[in-house]
Amino acid sequence: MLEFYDRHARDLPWRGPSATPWGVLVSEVMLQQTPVNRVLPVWTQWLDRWPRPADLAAESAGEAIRAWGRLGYPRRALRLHGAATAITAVHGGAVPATVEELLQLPGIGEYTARAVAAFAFGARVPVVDTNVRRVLSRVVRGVDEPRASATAADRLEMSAYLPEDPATAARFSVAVMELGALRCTAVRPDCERCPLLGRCRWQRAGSVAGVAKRPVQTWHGTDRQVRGRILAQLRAASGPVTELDLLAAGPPDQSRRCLSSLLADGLVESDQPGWYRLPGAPARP
DNA sequence: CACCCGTGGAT
DNA sequence: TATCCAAGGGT
Repeated sequence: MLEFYDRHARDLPWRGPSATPWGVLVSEVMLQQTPVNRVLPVWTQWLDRWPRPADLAAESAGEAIRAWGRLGYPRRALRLHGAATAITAVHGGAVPATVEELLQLPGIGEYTARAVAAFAFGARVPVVDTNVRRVLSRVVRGVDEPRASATAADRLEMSAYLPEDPATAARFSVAVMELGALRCTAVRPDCERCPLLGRCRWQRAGSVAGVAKRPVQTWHGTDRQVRGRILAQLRAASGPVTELDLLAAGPPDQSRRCLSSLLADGLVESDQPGWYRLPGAPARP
């Protein structure tokens, strides 16, 4: 795995010695459910504008949401701003190094806490994401049916494979993730060029494709779509937007419901009755 | 555990 | 065109 990583890993800016813990943390949050190629330009601009947590904490949350662009799941931007604020207030501006402390930050869960601890600080902790789950399922269990979400059992299983040296263990973890991203992919895996081909239980079992996953929520007409339209309007506007404009995002009842939920989530604020803006944005002249 | 939360490219 | 999928987290 280490040789595979040395020879085939992608050259990503948040990897390597020049990346700061803050840069690693930002990358991990952006990469939650979002492809690498879409994250790359936003990550670069983000770190250029806010090179330290305190730089982001000094801005309004609305600026973070606007800079988030079209990465999706904009609550991540709000939470990343919250994490920067907590890092500044509680940790003196330095990203904490332990899983326990990282888990206290908003938007940092079981996966991201370990990813930051391992990749930014060289901690010897198991890092289990969707790629690792898929590799474990196929190579170790011999079936194409990864568990729906990472469990403590998955982390315990990965712990058994971690090299003793912490820095090497971290490199092993990112190597498994890279294998899942480049070879052991969900669709059309490239088994012919997989370094684990000779020891893969799934391969020996005939590479039987897993059963269809549970149906995903339909997209057209959902609240997520309408919320996305409302937020897109607010991102594009330099100042407040009228309720009338925002409610054009969908059917009246649904639009009102979505606007309310966005307010409840803290992604939108009401400037004055009938006017809305991203949180903390400059008031309407 | 079930459900919700965006976006856009690939097939 | 419809479906799947991409380094999950919070409630």
